[in-house]
Amino acid sequence: MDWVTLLEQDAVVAAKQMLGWRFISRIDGSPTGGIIVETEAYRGRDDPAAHSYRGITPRTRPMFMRAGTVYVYFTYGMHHMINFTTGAEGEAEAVLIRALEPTEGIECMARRRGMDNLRQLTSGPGKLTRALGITLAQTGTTLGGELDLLPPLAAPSETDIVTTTRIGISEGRDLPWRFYLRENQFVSKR
DNA sequence: GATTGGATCGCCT
DNA sequence: GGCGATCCAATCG
Repeated sequence: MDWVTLLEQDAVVAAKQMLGWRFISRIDGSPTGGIIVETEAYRGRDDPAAHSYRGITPRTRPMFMRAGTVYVYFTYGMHHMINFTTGAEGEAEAVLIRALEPTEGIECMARRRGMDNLRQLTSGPGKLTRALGITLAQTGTTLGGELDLLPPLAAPSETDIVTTTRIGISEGRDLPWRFYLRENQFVSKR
């Protein structure tokens, strides 16, 4: 399966199936990245927690573009968050990448993070964007270039996947749209 | 034009 | 477990 097929699905389906895929950045030359171990789905019209819920704005425009578009936003005055648009164009759904298991360019990521504890390198949405060099410069771009998504080397089994509620939101807090790999040391929070 | 609060993290206690 | 950092974008007047 390629990322187009993965991401043209509903955000909830894509978020779950994205576990095990590898996310690679080539920003500033040397590749950095790892295995996706935690995701959250954000839908458009029926999800009050989604940035696209209240319609199109200059910030949220990438969410309304075709599947595989990168949506980056800045929050808490210091953190970048990265999402990939899913579903049909205009549905404005996306998957937030919340944690990676580091595999590629670990030294480079440690340098960007200013620390070398492997477990803390990319175990959170703000941490991983910093480790991979992602900023608002990447919002609106398409996968397959500087940022890329590669199929799993070994797909996780159904029993390895934990389904739970999303973190840090108020409206829509009961929806079971967060997914992570059971027992994985790089998940942001159990 | 000003205000307000956010899909967080790391350090301090 | 609590809080400060730090700034953008949405909302309101």
